[in-house]
Amino acid sequence: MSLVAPLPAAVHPDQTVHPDQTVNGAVVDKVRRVLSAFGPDDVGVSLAELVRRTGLAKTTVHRTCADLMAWGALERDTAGYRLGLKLFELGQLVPRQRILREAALPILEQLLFATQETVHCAVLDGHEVVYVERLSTRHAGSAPSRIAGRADLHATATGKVFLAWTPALAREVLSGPLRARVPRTITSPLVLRRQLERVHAEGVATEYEETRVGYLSVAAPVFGSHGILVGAISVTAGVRRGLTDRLVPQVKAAGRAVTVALRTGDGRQIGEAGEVRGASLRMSYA
Amino acid sequence: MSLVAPLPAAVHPDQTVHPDQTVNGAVVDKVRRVLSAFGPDDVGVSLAELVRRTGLAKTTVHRTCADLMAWGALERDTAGYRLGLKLFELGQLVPRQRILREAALPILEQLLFATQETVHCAVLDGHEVVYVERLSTRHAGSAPSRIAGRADLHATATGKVFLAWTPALAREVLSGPLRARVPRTITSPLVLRRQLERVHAEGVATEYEETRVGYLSVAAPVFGSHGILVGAISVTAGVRRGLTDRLVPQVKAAGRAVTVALRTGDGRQIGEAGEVRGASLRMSYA
DNA sequence: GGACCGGGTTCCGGTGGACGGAACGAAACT
DNA sequence: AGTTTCGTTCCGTCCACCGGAACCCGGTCC
Repeated sequence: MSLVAPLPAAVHPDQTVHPDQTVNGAVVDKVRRVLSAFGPDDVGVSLAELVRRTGLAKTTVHRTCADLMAWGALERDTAGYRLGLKLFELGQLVPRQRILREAALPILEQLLFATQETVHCAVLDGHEVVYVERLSTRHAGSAPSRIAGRADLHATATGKVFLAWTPALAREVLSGPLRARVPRTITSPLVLRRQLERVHAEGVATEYEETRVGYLSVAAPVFGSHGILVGAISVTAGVRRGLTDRLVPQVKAAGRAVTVALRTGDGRQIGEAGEVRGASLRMSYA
Repeated sequence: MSLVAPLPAAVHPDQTVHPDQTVNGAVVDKVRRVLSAFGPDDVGVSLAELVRRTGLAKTTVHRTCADLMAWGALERDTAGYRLGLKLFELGQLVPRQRILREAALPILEQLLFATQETVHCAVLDGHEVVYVERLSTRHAGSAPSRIAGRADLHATATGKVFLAWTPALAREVLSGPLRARVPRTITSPLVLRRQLERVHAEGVATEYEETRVGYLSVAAPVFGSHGILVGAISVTAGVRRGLTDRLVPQVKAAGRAVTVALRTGDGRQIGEAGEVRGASLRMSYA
């Protein structure tokens, strides 16, 4: 049986239905469909709208929503249904994001302060990166990514990190089609493969207008207690001369700092390279 | 009929048992039980352990977990089951937390920088506050609260805010028992009621060693676009002479700033009172 | 006014799938 | 070797999910 997700499943459609084939238990599949019907900008969704989005019978949606409300996974007011706080609480318990986030946050804040650009940390899920945290100054502007958003592996600096340190994954992705999001996105498996070798050798990945026109980013790996890759951190900024070269050492150092913080169970991490020190965050820069 | 848990059995080794009610759909209830069986520190839970915590039949848990894994709500490795990234993604979409958090974050960062103490923002759920965000300097230390943690209304400054602006809620809580978490927690309905009137009049709530010995906090309300209370922000710090008086104006101003930010659809908010300005966060303090 | 429409809710009979006891394979102790 | 614990599969019973139909309520159009 394939444990690989069948398909991203087209979330938050405006009109489309999920013709997804369900290998699930019938009932949890209905729960999944209902919850997945909510998009990032929905604040109140009517029952009828949910019926449309899920493709389920009206009665079924009605009953399922009632059950979910009794649990707190769904809430309701005059505007319609919305996702409930219980889901937020559950989401905060998810180990993959929690562990990385807790260890990375102080260092990300320093990185933000030092670079004044948008910083991320992300984990791998399937064939995509999922952004776990995102900090930015107000004027850094035009967010390329939501906080729990997803992005392609081959078109982001963060994604290249995962590819470079996970040969099996790289094999899979390289054998598939590399969709071009923007003109400069790398679509050649050969070019990408060579670049991944460099990334692995140099300990840092870069991307120049390959994700979004006018922006570049630099990413570094974060390793867990057993030396396995658990995530990546990155800085994204508008393109400027020599900016990548300036960012590379900072991001590399920050990545190492997070790795150390993970080992020492969060808490006080001493910047091994010196550029980024983990004492009292921005105090040292004042 | 009575399949509603003959006996929930013991849950959570260290934590309390689910005080669960619910005449849910049978299956949704099982999903709920399984997911709720994970605690804040669990990283890998075995099937047998889940059986123990949920009180469900082994086969049922096995099947339910398989369904949840196919969805991504659960993951698994050699260590056992853990909550999956899909739940994190869902949780980030929850409107109540997302809207407040996005508007409050920049102001919370300024508040953190200005006070160098732990700052929170929180929303109301049932008869408890739920912390939506928490920022702190490293040395502020000893976190009194997790990021999605819950706390009593009558024993926290944040909670007093919700009570002071929600008469119906105050009536309910005041008519019930006021559990004393620490010696100074207010347990007298009369004392609390008078205090809530002052809170409402002054636009700010305080708490002095009523939540945790050695700590005080100050909280201010945040109002949504229709003038309804949507959340609160607060600062928590170790007790010091005159600290409360210093914090009060800052927290009040920050609360107003978040309210304004909510109205103007996040983005650029101009501190109406002047103390807290929302330009480029810490730049102005450098 | 009446007809119509689109949302939300309740009712109820048929049936598909959830349920869980039992048995099996595989490790980890003793 | 025996014993315990964990994970998995199988299968007959039966019940709770399913969804069509009908109903209620507010709008809107003619």
